[in-house]
Amino acid sequence: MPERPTLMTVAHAAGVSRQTVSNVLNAPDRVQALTRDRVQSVIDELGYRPSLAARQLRTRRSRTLGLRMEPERDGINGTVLDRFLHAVVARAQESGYRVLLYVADDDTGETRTHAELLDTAQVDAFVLTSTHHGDPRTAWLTGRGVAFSVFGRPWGEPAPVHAWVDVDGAAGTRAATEHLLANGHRRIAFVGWPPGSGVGDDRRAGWRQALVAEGLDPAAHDVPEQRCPDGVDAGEQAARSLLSGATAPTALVCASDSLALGALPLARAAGCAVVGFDDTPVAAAVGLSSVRQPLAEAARAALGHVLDELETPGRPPQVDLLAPELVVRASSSGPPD
Amino acid sequence: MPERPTLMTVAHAAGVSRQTVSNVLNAPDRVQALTRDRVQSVIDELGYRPSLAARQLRTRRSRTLGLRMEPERDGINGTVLDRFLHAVVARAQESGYRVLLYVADDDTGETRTHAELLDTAQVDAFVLTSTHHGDPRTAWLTGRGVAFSVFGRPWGEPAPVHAWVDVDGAAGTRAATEHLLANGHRRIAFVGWPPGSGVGDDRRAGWRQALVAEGLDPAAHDVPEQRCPDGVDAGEQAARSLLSGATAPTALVCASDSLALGALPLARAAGCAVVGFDDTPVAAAVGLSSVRQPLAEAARAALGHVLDELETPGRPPQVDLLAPELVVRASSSGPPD
DNA sequence: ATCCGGTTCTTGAACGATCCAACCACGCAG
DNA sequence: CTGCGTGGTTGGATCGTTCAAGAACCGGAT
Repeated sequence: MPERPTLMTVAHAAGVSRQTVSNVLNAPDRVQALTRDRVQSVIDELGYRPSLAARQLRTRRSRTLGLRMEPERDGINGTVLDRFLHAVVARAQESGYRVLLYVADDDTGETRTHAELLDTAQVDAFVLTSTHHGDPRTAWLTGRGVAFSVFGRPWGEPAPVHAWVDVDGAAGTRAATEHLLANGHRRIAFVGWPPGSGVGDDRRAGWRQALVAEGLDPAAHDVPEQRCPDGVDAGEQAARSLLSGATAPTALVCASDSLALGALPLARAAGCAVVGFDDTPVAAAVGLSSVRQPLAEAARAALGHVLDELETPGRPPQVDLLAPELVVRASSSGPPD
Repeated sequence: MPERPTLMTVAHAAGVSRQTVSNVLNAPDRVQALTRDRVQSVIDELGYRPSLAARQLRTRRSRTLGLRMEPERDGINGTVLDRFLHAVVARAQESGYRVLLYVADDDTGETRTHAELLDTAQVDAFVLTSTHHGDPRTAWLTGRGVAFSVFGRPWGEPAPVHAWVDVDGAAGTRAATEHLLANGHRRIAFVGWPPGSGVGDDRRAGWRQALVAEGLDPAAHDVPEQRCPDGVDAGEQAARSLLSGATAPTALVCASDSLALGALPLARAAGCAVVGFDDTPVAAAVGLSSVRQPLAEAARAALGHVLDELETPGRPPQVDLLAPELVVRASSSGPPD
């Protein structure tokens, strides 16, 4: 079992000093081409790799990002964050960064973990998810001058200033609604979450916009909506309530795949079209039309923000709003009965 | 912005030497109670936290575990690994360990990443998932003397010797089959994967055992089976094929929720019971009976193996085989038609 | 011969923790 | 009074890297 080579080992074998070897790796232009090649070949031969611990101790940079694993919720919409996580890890790896995970029960716990990870110098920056009104985490990080980007817009007034990337939910539900209108539907209901959640209100807005643009009045009685907590059961109840009326809708736009999945059996039986949101694997499995978020692009953007900020601190925070894509499947491909 | 306190800062403020402060943290029994309390209060007051980079440089321990993020497959069964990942992170955090993620396209790529993570001293150990016949990863790690545990049995002959934890798949399908037998079913078919996958063969074995124990002959024509690749579409085709026969089965035991989900619509229409495997969120959403894997316990076990091995190297590898639990839902609660 | 600006490389000193051996005071037996 | 073991504490060395400053070299102008 050979000893792990260090800078000194390489330096000695190549007949140069430590620092020169270090320069070959970190500032190649400071070393003569001839020397550089010689050192490099010794590095390759010995299989030398710099100790990140030592480097980190000196530079105070760990080339590691912190990311929170959310407690799984209903497990359907939860897959969105898992796919985002996967994309972030892949992107980070391409740029020579690693991703360190942690779990936290709430915002306070997460901030406590942030403090610990920073104090012990384990991470350089964070990628946050699932922001909400009055989110205390972003303020804390901004106050400490930590680089971070958020997957999710800063909701609330005045909007906190920081880097973020988000998907235009309103554009998604608007596209879904326009697609249903194009298929001949006129009574298109919305199944969403109670008012107050930024994401939910945003998705509802897109549905309204499309109806108004078509000259329909969402406030009128013939274009109803249901607001309920997220979940499959809630979706089923909402569908039951909507479809039982005399002037039942012929199509449902849902704020999530969970809601849509719950509504689907009843809607199918009634010949009512359904569109979900998030394009989770389940949607593909059961033939549910859904709005797909470009998660790989979102990960790329968030990572870009963070790495740029680390490289040139103090630059104005970047923001990105990405367009989602409607995926049409059997659940919404026909005209109204 | 105050400077981060170090051991020296604390030592000076408490009127003792560096080493005493270090002992308070790492070997409290070597320090007089009075001194210990005084130092501890200074630590709390200054908010001191040891630099992990420095500690790691000296001790060659990072208190970090490596874990691979699998490329998402069909996204239904994929949630199993995500839930396992979450449980591992939570458990590790309780023990003062962190989890570092990486992605790899194949076994070779993963081994390359293992080498890099070890050479740069970023992780102490690994938790692997999804072992298969002739897996090269475990042999490599064993050869380098690296601590690791695997979620999944070592398949193949002779079985590689290392720590692992797995869920008894045969027990799961056996329980599912017995449950169907108890409900009066006699023609119970199996929908599984092609022979050769350890996990798939194991799950099939449980189904056979239960039938044989009841005096039924799985080889006879009236108890058929279908072997097909995993996926929702494949499940639907398998169900179509099975249910079209003259002596169609009254119940299906499936090797995965994906297969079960595909089979479910046709089976429902034919009054045929269905049981899936993995108890993914989708199963709960659509009322599909399924076999639940105790993922939190599996994570706890895998972590226990790894931490024990790190603490006392050379101990014989531990193994755990956990019992799954059948979750009965609407898809299998009735007697045969 | 002397000086000089510029490149190329080397040397000493950190970074912040732990390991090691020496040190000290103390009580106790010879 | 001396010698000795012991629990508690101390300073020095060390892990492997990067930063800051200085040394060696070289061609050209004075």
